[in-house]
Amino acid sequence: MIGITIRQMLYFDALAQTLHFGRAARRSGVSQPALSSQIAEMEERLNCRLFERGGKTVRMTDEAHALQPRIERILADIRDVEATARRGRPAMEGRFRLGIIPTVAPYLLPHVLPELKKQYPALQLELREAVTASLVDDTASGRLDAFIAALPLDHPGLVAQELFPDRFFLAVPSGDPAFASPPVPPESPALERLMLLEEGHCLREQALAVCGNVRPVAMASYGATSLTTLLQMVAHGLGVTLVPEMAASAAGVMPDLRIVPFQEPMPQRLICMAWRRNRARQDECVELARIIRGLDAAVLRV
Amino acid sequence: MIGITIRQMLYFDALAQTLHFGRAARRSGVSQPALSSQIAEMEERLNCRLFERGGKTVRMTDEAHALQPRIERILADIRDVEATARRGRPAMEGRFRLGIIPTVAPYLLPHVLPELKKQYPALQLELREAVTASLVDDTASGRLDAFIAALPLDHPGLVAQELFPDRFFLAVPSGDPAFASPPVPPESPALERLMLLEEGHCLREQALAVCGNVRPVAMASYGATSLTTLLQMVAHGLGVTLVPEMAASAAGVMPDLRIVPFQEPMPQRLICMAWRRNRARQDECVELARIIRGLDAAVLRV
DNA sequence: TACCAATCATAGGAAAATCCTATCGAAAGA
DNA sequence: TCTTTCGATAGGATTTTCCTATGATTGGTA
Repeated sequence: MIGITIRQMLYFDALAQTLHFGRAARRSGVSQPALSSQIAEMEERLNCRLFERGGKTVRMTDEAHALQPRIERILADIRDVEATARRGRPAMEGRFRLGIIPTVAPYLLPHVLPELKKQYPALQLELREAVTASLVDDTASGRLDAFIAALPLDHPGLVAQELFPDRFFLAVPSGDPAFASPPVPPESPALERLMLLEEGHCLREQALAVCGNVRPVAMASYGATSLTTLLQMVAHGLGVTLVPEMAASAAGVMPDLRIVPFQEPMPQRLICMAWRRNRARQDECVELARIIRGLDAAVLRV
Repeated sequence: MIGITIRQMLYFDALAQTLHFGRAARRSGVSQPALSSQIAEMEERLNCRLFERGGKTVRMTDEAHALQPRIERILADIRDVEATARRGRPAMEGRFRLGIIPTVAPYLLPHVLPELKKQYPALQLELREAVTASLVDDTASGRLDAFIAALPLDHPGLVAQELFPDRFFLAVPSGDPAFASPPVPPESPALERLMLLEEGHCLREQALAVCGNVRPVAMASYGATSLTTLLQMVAHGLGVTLVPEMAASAAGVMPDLRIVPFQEPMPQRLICMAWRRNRARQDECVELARIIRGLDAAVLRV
C-alpha cells in the first residue's frame, strides 16, 4: 500500500539538508552505503530520481525540491504524534465518566467531589445517575469508565472493588406507635406498610430481601421515583420505607420522620465501584476507589 | 529519532476501523500474530495502551481515539507524496530552463519555439541569452537545465549533443570591389577590415580561427555587442564580418549588404546542445535536441 | 457444569530488510 | 599523472518482520 518508509524519509531529509551522502549518513547515525542504498531504494519506489550525483556535488532534482517540505512536515507530524502519546496522560487527568445509582449519588457525591477536586484538580469527572442494570451495560460497552453501585454485580468482564458497607434503617412517621420501641425485628407486621422505589432500583430488591415476608405497597401508583420523594411520603404517614445509612443521616432532620434501626444483625448492602476488567488504566479506577474508601467513615454514618 | 513505523500506523488504522485483530490482519494482508505484535510494539514505543483487549471485543482507548485522525492524516499525506512523485512528470512538462548564445538565439528560436509549443504545450520554456562561458557555468551549477552553443565545449561534467553545422559566410558592403568575385579565400587581404563582436562571444574566436592571419578591428571601441549591430555597421561600409549561415538568411535582405561565401571547404561551426552529465532526466534534453535536429534544414540555410 | 467456539497472546524458526566493512570506480584538483 | 574525495557495489552479519502452531481466556451453550 505504502512503498516508502520513515527511514527513507529521514535519510532523504538529511541528504536534502547536507547534499552530501557521507555527512547525511553520519548525521543519521548510519554508514554511507546504508544511506546510499536507502535513497536508491526510495528513488526506485517513487520511480523518480531525487538526487543528481556529480563527482563532487549532489544536487536535488525539481521533484525532490517539491517533495522536501512535504516530507519534512510528515516527519514533524509523526514526531508530534509520538510526543503526544508518549507524554502519557499522568493518571487522574482528563475526562472520567462515572456512573452512580440514584440511592447513593446524592449522599455520597457531596463528600467525594470536594475531595477529588482537591487532590486531582485536572480530573474532569462526568457523572451519570442511573440504575444498576443501565450502569453495568454502559460500562461494559465503554460509555462509562466506571460506576458505583451495590453488590452483587454479576456481569462477566467487569471487576468490582468493595467500597464500604451501607446499613439499612427504617424510616417511619414520627408518631407511629407501631415503632415505639426499636430496634425493629425484620418480621414486624408493621412492615406491611413498606413502600418501595419503582422497578429497577436495587434498593427495592434489597428491601424485599430484608423483609422477606411482606407484601409491599406498589409504588408505581404513587409515582415515587426517588428516595427523597419516598421519605416525604413517609413523613405524610403513607407508610414506611427502608433507607440506607447514608440517606438516613440526611433524612433524620426531616420533620414528622423518624429513623429507627433494625434488630442486630443489622441488614446492609455493600457499595462497590466497578469497571471493565480489560480497562486500559485500571490504576485510575483503583485510585478513585481508594479515595472514596478513605473518606472519613463518620460522614457516611448516622 | 522516530520510534513507530509506517507499518505500525497502517495496522493501527486497520485495527481502529475493524476493532478485530483477525479481520484487521486479513485486511492488511498479514497474519493475526504479525498484526498483534506490531500493535504491541507500537504501544510499547508510545508507552501508551491503545486498545483494550476483551474476550470478545476490542475497544480503543481515549488515547487511541485521539491519535486515530492524526495517524490517518499522516498516512494520507504519505500516500499523496508517493502518488505525486510516482506519477512522474511525463517528460517534456513543466519548467525547462534553456540557455542560448546570442549569435544563435534570434535565428534559431523563431523556428524552434512554435514547433515546441505544438508538440509539447505543457512545456514551460524559460530562455536565457548569454555567452558560452556563462551558460556552461550556469548549467554546471544547476541554474540552467541545458543550453545551446557552439562546439567545442570543454567542461567536465557536461555532455554535449551535436545539433547541426553552421557554415560561415562573409557579410560585406554591397558594392565593395574587393569581393567582386566570390568565393573568398580565407587568406584574402580584404579580410583585414574584419570586425568582431566583443570578447566572450565564441563567434569572435571562431572568426579569428577562420581568418588566422588578419589583425581585426577591435570592436570594443565601436560598442558592437550584437550581430545585428555588426551587420548594420558592415552595411555602412565600416568593414566586413563573419556571419553564421542562420543569420545570413536574415542578413541577406538588408540593403547595402552582401553575403558572400568562402572557398571550399567552407568554414563552419558545430552547434550543439549540452547539459549536466548527471542530470536526472536526460531524456528531456535528448528529446529537445531531437526536435531541433528535426527542423527542416531549409529554415537554417541560406 | 462442562464443553465449545471465538479471539488474542506467545513461541520458535524462517524470511526479509537493513546495516556494516571493505573495496571499487569516477571525478576533480594538484 | 597522481592523489584525494566521494558515491556505488559486494558480501556477509544483524535486526526486523512474518508465519505456523499452540496456548490461554472469555462468553455462550448443551
